[in-house]
Amino acid sequence: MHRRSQFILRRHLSHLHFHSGESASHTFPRSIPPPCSTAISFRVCDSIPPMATFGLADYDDLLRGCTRRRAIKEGRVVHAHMIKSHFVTSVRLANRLLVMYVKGGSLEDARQVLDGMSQRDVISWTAMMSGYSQHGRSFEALEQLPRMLRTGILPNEYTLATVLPSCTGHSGQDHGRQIHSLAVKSNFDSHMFVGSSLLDMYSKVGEIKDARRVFNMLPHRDVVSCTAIISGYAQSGLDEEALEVFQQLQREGMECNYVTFVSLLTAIAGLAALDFGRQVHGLVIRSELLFYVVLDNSLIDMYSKCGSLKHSRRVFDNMPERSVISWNTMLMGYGKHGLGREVVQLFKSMFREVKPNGVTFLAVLSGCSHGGLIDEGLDIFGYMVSDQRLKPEIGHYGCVVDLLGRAGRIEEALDVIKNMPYEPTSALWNSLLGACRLHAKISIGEVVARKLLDMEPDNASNYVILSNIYAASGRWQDVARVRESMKLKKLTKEPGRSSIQLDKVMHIFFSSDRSHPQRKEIFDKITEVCERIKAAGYVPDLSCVLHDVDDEQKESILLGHSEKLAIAFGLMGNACRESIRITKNLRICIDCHNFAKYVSNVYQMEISLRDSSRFHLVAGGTCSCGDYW
DNA sequence: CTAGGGTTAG
Repeated sequence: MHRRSQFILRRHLSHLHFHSGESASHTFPRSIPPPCSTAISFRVCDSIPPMATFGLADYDDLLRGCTRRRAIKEGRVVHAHMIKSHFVTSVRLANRLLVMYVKGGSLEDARQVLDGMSQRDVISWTAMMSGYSQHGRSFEALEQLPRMLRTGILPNEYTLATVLPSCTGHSGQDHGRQIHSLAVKSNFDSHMFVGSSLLDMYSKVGEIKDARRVFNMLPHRDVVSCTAIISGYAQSGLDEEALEVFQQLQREGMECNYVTFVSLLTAIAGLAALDFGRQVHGLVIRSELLFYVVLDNSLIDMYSKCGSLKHSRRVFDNMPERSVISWNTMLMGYGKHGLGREVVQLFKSMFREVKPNGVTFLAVLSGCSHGGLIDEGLDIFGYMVSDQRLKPEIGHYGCVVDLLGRAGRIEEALDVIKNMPYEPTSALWNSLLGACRLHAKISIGEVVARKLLDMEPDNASNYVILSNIYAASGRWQDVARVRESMKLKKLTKEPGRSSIQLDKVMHIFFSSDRSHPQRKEIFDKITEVCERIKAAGYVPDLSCVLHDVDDEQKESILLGHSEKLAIAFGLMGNACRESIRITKNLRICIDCHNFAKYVSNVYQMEISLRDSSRFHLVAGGTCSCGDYW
């Protein structure tokens, strides 16, 4: 009897078809069949013989199938049938329903099931938390925990691993620590899943040391916890540490999967460690993993951030399948290298494969701006708004301001800022300021710089800029005033840091660094370089120094900039290099940019310099950025 | 029936 009834219900369900216009399909992984259309109502149940009796096992079986296939519409039919036949469910079956709705993506239905339950167990609560958490509703996910505790139910390892990812944002750390103590009390803190969630929680709230402590305390380590600590370091910007942990774990015979490689590649991209990146790529190939779009995307990004667009493109071209992120990553790579034509060309060809999104336009617009394609960029912005019907975000307006500013159309840029539906950010004012500097718009520049100073009174570089503007118009009293107020605030800039990889070794220099073992030779080299390029016309731009010291000291401060140390180091030795690659954590200063251009000419050396905003490919006395960055 | 790590942009 049961078998038969089950068959009948199944047969009915198999008649439900999916309407091709249904939009819900994209929220489901491709391997799972799409859900039934909303056009199907519960009337289907009417055609099930009303006398058909289903047992607990039948419903259980049906619901399990619906959950696995994420077939929420079918699940609703089963649910309605249960109600119609006044079936009294057990907690276990109600949990099945709950999970079916959670996995199917309908929190409202899940909530209703939960509210209708006369008895709940730890699984019911945990399933609900999981639902909120997967929908990014962290607050509600967390809220369930004390409510559950008040009913006398204790969390298990599943519960803790489920709520921990919801400890984000401002109070995330407090909540996370409370849950940590709860985990200690209930002896779940050394559980593998709870441990890696705790580890991840600490790294995401910026407490990487605590994350490491949790990692060290784990009785066993597996791929996930190892990946979590590597990813934690990478996301905290501690790229060297990420690499170090990977190498150590590798020696201990750690198992790797594609997520491990993705996290590792993020760190390598941050360091611009091309040699190491190639080794890891080799490792990936040798490990004969299946194809993962995410992994190839990371490889594309790694190569482009390491300055090798050729390799990025090779990975991109060989992918059997690409996502919008693959395209965006490639576009971003071309953009950061100043290759505007390639950006536009690639953008035009992406439509046959994927639909562009907001990030795509960010990449294309900034690519046009860096590549000097002003009209193309403005056209594409118009296309984005009118044809693609995408609502521009503040970043898109920032790109437009950049485009107009670069073209010297400062007033139009100001109009855009005035009319956009967002409050301008400091980044936006900064880009306008760059334009004012380039086109010598002193009076607007002053207004903008003051605004910036109001918004970020603790950012040292804003004082530098304002003082430079005053200096350019000979207003020395104002210059003195700005310097005075800066001195009073005792502001410090983030130390400049440049690295250069030579013969597979990464050399790191801080500004005015005297710690390198070859500091004497480096200093001598800089002095020599300086003399030679001065003879070719180089004049140090002393306005880049803010300290109130005499000109001689200013020049010596300028010569201590980390990128100059790295360039000098790259010119040392007998090796006949034709090119060097340098990476800097901040934006390159005007004087160092100029210095690099002279060096490239006098020493016939190509310098590829990645700063915090883009690549500068300096050769033959000119730079690919066209002096706008 | 409930659980952990991941890619572009800022």
